[in-house]
Amino acid sequence: MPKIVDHGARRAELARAMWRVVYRDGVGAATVRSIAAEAGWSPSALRHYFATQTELLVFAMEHVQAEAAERIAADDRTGGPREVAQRILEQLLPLDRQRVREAEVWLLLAARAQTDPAARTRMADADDGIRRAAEFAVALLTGQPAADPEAVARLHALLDGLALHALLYPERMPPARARELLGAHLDTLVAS
Amino acid sequence: MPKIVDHGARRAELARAMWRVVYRDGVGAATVRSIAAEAGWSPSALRHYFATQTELLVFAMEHVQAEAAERIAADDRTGGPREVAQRILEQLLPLDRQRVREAEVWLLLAARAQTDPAARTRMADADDGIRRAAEFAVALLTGQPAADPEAVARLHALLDGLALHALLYPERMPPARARELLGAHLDTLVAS
DNA sequence: GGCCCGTGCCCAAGATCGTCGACCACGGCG
DNA sequence: CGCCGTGGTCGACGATCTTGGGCACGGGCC
Repeated sequence: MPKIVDHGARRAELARAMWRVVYRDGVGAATVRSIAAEAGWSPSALRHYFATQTELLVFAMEHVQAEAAERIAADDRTGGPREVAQRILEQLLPLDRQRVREAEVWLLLAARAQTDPAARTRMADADDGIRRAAEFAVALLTGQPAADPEAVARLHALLDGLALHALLYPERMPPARARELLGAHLDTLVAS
Repeated sequence: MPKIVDHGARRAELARAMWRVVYRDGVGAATVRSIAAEAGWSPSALRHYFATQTELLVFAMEHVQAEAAERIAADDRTGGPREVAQRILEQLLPLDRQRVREAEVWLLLAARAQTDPAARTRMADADDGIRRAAEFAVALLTGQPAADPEAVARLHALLDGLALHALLYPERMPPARARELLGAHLDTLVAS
């Protein structure tokens, strides 16, 4: 077996090239050809590591999700439950330019999930991660070991709704307003 | 000026053809060619009435938004504020197959709004309609003439989040659960 | 009644995209 | 040293939206 290439490393390299394109030119420029050019390969070379474009998008999203999970895990949990919960959940909102770009890819995958099973399963997995964060926050705020499923689901829907609004209508939902609304909702949880 | 054609009527006819395709085959089948075939025209004929595909999608979405507004206006407002608010807001959720299909188009336009200005302005207008409904519900439930903007924005985000979850994860967020979660949120509004 | 010309419509082509098949090069293994 | 599988490129295919050129029809004007 000649020309042994570390597929994992090559896939990560291609994912990095994709994010460079997305950060620079937006999600609309994330074509197979442009990403291949960014990475210095021919478009066909990508097929050795990602059979389809959706696979590349999915892999790249897994990477940023892992980063978000790492940011959350790295939180030092200082301050009251209210502050900790807010800091953690804010990691899941597109509050800066980079995370806006990432949310754009998230929205693209959401639209693609209508027809593409690979995108669908990936979205479901990301959904799990957000739900777990919401569970953690609800349990933390209410002081209960088992979070109320209804409160979790409502917080989860609010989070995705805020993310969607911040993405689609940034002038109506600037980062400060998204933070403020999230905080208001958390206040209702701690009060109950 | 020969061959006088009612452009408004022709546009409505094409929009109906698009919805037939979407209802039958899903949003993925809503190509210019398939819609033209459904309407019995050549793809080029569509350009006389819609310059781009996005224009057709936008026009078709305007139609279903007007229908939703009509359903809301036609509500007889019987029952307590809690029941009225729930009935009205449920009109904005994809709780049956037809509205799921419509929400699929909504999601497609949302993704397209990232790069297409026409889709962007259309989404902003639809956003206004939902916000007004949320305002109405909050004012009705709290008994205040002026709805608390923060409560409105939170309800608005929750609504779009529920719609997104019902669309992407129908097994996790079936219609009954979406109704239930909406109701739980409305309860918190009436209590305050 | 007959001729213009503008509207409506189609055909074909252009541009871009994702995907695929055929082909070449290299290099580890027998 | 030769085989063959892996890595890589090129070109093409099919689908898509969009566009330009051209044809036909028919209402308005003389």
